[in-house]
Amino acid sequence: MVRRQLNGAAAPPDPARMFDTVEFRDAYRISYLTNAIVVPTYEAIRRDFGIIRAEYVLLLCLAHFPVLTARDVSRITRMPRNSLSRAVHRMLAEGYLDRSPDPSDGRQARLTLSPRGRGLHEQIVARLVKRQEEILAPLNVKERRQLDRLLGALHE
Amino acid sequence: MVRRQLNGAAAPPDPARMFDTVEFRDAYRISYLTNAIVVPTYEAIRRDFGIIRAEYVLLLCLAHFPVLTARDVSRITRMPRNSLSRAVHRMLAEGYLDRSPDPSDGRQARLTLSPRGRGLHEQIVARLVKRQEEILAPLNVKERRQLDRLLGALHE
DNA sequence: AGAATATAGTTCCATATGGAACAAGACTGC
DNA sequence: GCAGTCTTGTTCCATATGGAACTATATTCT
Repeated sequence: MVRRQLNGAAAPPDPARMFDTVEFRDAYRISYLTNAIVVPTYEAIRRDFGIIRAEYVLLLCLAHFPVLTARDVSRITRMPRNSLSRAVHRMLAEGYLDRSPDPSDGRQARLTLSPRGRGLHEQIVARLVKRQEEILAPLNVKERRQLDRLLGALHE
Repeated sequence: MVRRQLNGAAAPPDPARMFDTVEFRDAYRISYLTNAIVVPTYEAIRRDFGIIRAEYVLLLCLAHFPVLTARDVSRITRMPRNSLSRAVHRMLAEGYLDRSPDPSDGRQARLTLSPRGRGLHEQIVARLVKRQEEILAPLNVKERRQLDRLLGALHE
């Protein structure tokens, strides 16, 4: 079974070669990591757990801060308010969330995870920890510390 | 001007604290970098140059490989074929692209950048190089080499 | 050669996404 | 106290996105 060249005139494009010639290699690498790893991971979560990105983001934030408003989550994650509004309603309907009006401010509502939501979060975390392990597999312990430090520095 | 606490009972959520407690910190950091940097950059390109992600991806690939088929671009970037089909048509209509049927295979078409497309690419590259410079500003030269090496290793 | 299979590109459709406008509640300064 | 302004959460809408089916061409196998 002969593998044809991908196009007649030029050499078959080796995706890796992009990294050698692109003018903003590190940004391109981060973007590539995203498309190759982060996006498919969101996709897998959607497929296996039935929640979309905004819902997952909500879950993650509430698992780390016991009580938040939708606006808080928006600020933490930079996700638009309307996407989070939808997410809150769907998570409420699924029983992953509890919501109670803030007595001191009639506009906002205090959100917390229900036990069911906490269970879902634990499942997803297990999945993501495993996925991160696969991603970082090429690095040894010292290199992982370096990467962690460098990524941390990028957040200022 | 007093800044109110973001919610009544708990401490105001410090987004950075997520990095301390999340169970998959590095994956989260990469994802966060994406949402905070890569996505807004795509957004700025869309706003300022009027092209969307698939179109930008097409432009970038063709700037680095002189002639490709749409399928090649799909393989390089892992972007679905139909998104690229749309992108090709819009870039053709805008005059950024040339397309000629492959004489040896009636199914595929050979794509190349027009001079206009090359000009657009140069503008966008200048923008992205500047943006990367801002992103990497917190790192010194040695740290940048380290980061580059580590990100490279992650691609196996 | 002809049937079965594979591939490139396209179209159709369902859904995710975010901007903008809006309503209700809260704050500001006079 | 109240007019003007700001903030939260919501709805409406336009668009980006990708899965799946489809057409036309190419390849493989007998």
